[in-house]
Amino acid sequence: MPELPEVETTRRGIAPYITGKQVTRIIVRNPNLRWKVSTRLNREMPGQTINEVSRRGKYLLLTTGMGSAILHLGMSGSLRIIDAGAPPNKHDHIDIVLDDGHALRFTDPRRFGSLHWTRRPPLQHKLLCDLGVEPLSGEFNADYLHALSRGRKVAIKQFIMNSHIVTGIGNIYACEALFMAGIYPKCAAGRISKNKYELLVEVSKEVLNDAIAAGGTTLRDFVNGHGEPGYFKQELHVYGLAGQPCISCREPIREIRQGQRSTFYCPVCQK
DNA sequence: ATGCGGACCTGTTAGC
DNA sequence: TGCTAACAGGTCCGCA
Repeated sequence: MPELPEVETTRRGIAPYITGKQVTRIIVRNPNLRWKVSTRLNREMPGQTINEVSRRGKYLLLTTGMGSAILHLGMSGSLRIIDAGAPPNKHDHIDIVLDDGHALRFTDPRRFGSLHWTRRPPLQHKLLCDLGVEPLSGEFNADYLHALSRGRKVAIKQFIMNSHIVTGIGNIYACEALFMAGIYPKCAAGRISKNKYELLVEVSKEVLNDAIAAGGTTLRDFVNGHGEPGYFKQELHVYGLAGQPCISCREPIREIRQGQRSTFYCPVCQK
């Protein structure tokens, strides 16, 4: 679920319900996420008011006067607004209980997600300080990608999925953007022209923005607790479509492995 | 510095 | 139908 558009959708969904609310307590049923949740969270966050809900890459930041909670949804994590005290299900690991009778509930079957607490500016945190540019910002542009990629042999797909280069482009959107730009996923990043990067940047932003717009459809249910998937799935061109005819040339879409991840592409349209 | 493979987990699906 | 293996939207870390 959590690609950047999903995280942004989550942020927009929860922000109105938790901004300006005071945290009364934190219930940690299972602290064993990707990193063990520190007991400092329990000691320091209750009593604090959440002033801002922001996002950096796929990290969500809940900022208070004393410090910030840094949340990552991993592969299978999700957040919901619930009535405080609602009975937890199997993978409901953490509740951040608010003073208005609601709670923010973190659910994550695979526990690849994480939750940190820091009293310093969150962008200085070890996990955030070396992140690459935001893909929807002006810093993500052809000059930037072109300059960073010179001399690099890494495949373009892995290059744009590297969070130290650009943060938030996951497996689905990497496949989709490369298809839309007509770039062969295994092409060395250092061999791609600035013009091609221009196109890649443009379609990357397009696909992410469209997905956020489609994710918005899920927003309402989100808070009500239905938790439906976003509707962007219907707009995918190559991801998960091995063997299906390319929408442009009818050639069957191929599936290969790159760095232990599935890559989908059209062998005719992507060179 | 770069690149690769392993690691962390559970649930679902594909294949025999 | 049932068992097993492979795979899943992420990304950090250690090693070559």
